Amino acid sequence: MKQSADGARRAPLSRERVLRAAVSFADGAGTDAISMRKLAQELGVVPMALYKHVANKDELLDGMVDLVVGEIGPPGAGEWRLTMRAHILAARRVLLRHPWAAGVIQSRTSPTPAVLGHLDSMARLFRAGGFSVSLTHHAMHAMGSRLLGFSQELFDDTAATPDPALLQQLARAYPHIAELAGAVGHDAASTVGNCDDQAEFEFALDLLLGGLERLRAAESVGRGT
Amino acid sequence: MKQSADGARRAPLSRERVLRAAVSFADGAGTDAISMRKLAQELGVVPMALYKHVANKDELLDGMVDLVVGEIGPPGAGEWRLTMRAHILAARRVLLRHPWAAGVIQSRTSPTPAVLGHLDSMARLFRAGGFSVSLTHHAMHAMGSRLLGFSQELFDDTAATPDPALLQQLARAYPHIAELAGAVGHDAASTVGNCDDQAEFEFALDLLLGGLERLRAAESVGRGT
DNA sequence: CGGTCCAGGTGTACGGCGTACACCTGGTGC
DNA sequence: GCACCAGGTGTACGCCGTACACCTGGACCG
Repeated sequence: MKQSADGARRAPLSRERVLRAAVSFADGAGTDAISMRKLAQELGVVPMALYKHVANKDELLDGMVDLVVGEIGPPGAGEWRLTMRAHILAARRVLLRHPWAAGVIQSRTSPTPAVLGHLDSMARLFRAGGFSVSLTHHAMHAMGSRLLGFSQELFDDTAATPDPALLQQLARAYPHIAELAGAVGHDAASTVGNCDDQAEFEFALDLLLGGLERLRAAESVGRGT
Repeated sequence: MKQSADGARRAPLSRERVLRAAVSFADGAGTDAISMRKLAQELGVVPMALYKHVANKDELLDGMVDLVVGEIGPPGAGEWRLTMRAHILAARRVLLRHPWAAGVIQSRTSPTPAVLGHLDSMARLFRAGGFSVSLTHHAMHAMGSRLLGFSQELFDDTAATPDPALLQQLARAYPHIAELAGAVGHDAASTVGNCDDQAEFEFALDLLLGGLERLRAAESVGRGT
């Protein structure tokens, strides 16, 4: 009679079910409600049961991020600037649907597959739009944080993964990211985090300041100043 | 003889001492080491003693942020773009000195005085450089996150503070911020958070995309494409 | 000088967190 | 009929923030 106690005996858990439940629970209950214990309660299960499906809380969060980022569809086609604009606005809409997601993404230290996929498709758009590899690299950095909704320090360059086979596999899965990585170090398989943060920062800064200066000048002309 | 037990009896705590200790402890021990208990231990004191000087952990973090942001000196003078550039790079240097600070700042929901002061001086630079109030407003948003190191959603517009006397005092302390606030709503004392997030996002996005397009075009010309 | 006051440090305790580890249980395959 | 094991359970540990009652030593006042 155990089964009649909670209706239909509760469908068995699975990594998929856990992650989906976590996402919609976080959607409804807010960022700070994301705890293993509360999520377990939501699923009508004892906390430790979750650990049969995710290794720990970090992996849970990674999985949630992946699910959300996956909601951003692939970009469209056409003139690069319009396509990129639409793609980024689509990403923003998704993040607005899941208010907890931006904070969680920022707290992650290593990128999940869906995030890498998103970055890869952005790099592809730049390349297809006629950007050189190097300019694409700078552009990706400049877009960081605000415009992707993603962190600017996405890759923690301290955690080296020197396994060459795995790197090759990554390079096949995310060819445009691999291309960028190769542009800095000379061997294509070298670590991804080997770019000059200070230079990238100044690049983005000057891009913005330059744009603002143009707007200011236009404004002054308009006002006859 | 109590005093000989720990050397010089330990100078009495104070809000100042607690905050300074917290900052340098976090500098050395990393973000996740910031706990009331560990900080108390560091100070040779029982955890609850800290609560005689800060109301709770949030206030501690706010105080730490204020201390760090205070390290960014006032901006210099001169052509706006160079001055702004130097000021922002100074801010970045400070944040790099305290690696935990960026994360903590991003987690805060309401701005501390030093943060407001920093924002105010940035707004002042724009205004002095010839920017209209409205363009300054957009520019501040566009600078958000990455370039200040500060969060883009700095003001939580849900927490309304409708006390007019307090607002007037704020307006006196941070005149340039008040000016921006006044530019959107028409009464200068209305809430600060009443700007169109979507519009500001697209403004910043288009600023970056426009700048990138210019660079791309220049690159193509250089290569004769 | 005796007494009161109180800022500031203490001790204990509670509820919440992530999760290690031993255990049970019901279905599957030999 | 029985071993196996994926998946759910129960208990326990050490950490966290912090409420609350308490103590203590110096300042101040009659």
